[in-house]
Amino acid sequence: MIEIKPKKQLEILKRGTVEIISEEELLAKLEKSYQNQVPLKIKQGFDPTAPDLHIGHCVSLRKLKQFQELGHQVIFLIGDFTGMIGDPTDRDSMRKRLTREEVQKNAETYKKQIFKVLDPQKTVIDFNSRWSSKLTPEEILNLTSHYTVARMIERDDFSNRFKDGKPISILEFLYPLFQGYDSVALKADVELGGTDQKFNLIVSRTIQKEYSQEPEVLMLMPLLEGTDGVQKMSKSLDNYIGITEPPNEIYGKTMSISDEMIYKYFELATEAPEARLKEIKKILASDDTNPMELKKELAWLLVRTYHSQEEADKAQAYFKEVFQKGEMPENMKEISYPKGEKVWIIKILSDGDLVSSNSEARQLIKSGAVKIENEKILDENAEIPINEKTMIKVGKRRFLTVVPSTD
RNA sequence: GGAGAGGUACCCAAGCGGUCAACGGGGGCAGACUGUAAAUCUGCUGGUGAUACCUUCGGAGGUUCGAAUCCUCCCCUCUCCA
Repeated sequence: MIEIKPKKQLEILKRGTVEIISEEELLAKLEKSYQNQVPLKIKQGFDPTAPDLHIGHCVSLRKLKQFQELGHQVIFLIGDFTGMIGDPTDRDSMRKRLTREEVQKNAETYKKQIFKVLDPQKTVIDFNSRWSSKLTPEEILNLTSHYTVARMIERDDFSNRFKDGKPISILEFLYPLFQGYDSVALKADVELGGTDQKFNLIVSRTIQKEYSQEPEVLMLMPLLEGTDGVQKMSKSLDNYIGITEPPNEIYGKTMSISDEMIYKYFELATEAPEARLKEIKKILASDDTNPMELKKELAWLLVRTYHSQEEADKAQAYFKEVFQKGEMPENMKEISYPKGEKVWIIKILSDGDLVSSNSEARQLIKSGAVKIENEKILDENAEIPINEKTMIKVGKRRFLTVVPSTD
């Protein structure tokens, strides 16, 4: 049931988008759907290899959610076929082919995660291999005939790589084409994507036209920079805040973002109402308040969204205690050795998984990063007597408790 | 098909017979300063219970007391010509 007037829908949907191609077309589609009471088909494609969703993904997921609330149909498309090609938008040009089981497994992981945001009742999960892998060579030839090389290399990353003398495989040209074909196969009305997907998405429209379909409307969503504040949030850059991460991680990672990012995170990653956003902008512009206070609010909100209010309170308390007061956390990883023994410090660190190699442990000790019961250890040959519960800290955030075992 | 250039650590990029576990930059980690912010300064950034040893410079062989560096074959990339 689509109850809200098209114009009002448009107003809601517009919010937070960077660009809509085109707004008139979207309004027309909304009007048609309202008149006939036929929901629009909203599509967004996702990489089959990265089932770790982060709050950057959620920017567009929340837009999808809005569509659902307005009564439209959302298709969460897992690009298991296009994944074999590899999106040229990403650095790594080629991907390994996933097995059916792996794809299935990743899809299950996706399901668990996306329903933290989306409504399971109103979400269709589909795989593009369902139609793409059934295309005959003739059909593929046909598909490739609808786009030219000149238009393909208009694309920034292609033209840059071309200029720099870097390789571009023909295969990569196929990515946008097959992604476009997804829209044909699904008869999509609207497609969502990050601004980095603009080129791919525009190709979809062209392809749909070539297949005599009304082109889909594109909604480009802003990209959220990662915790480094520079590059877009992504798992491979390890600058992401995953929505399934433990509360303390979400809270802590949020606290490490730079001041410049605070507003954007509020805007894109939280449900903060317009009025609050305005206030935040004001506060950040003045010198009265320490921006850290706002970051705490942000971190708390994020934990509440992906966990619960209770967890958010706990994470906040933990943060205050451990990082602001410098106390040891309550529940830390434990490792035990027989009572009375002496254990080499480096062995403890590596047994406790605090370091990835003994060499790393040595370096950390040399640089003064290792503390036992708040005493700096500088001797890399130190033997630690195991007598009582002992706290070990490496850097700011790595903790370990050594406990004597009695047996 | 022909001619040339090139493949070095997470990325970029020096090195072109020993002093090279490999200059420099970026990134990352750690220390100081802080607000687990930014900026700045400093150290580290293959592995090993370690003044030594082991594995690394596209791959496989070879020359040499000794190779990232020289030779042979192979693989890959780029540019120009056809």
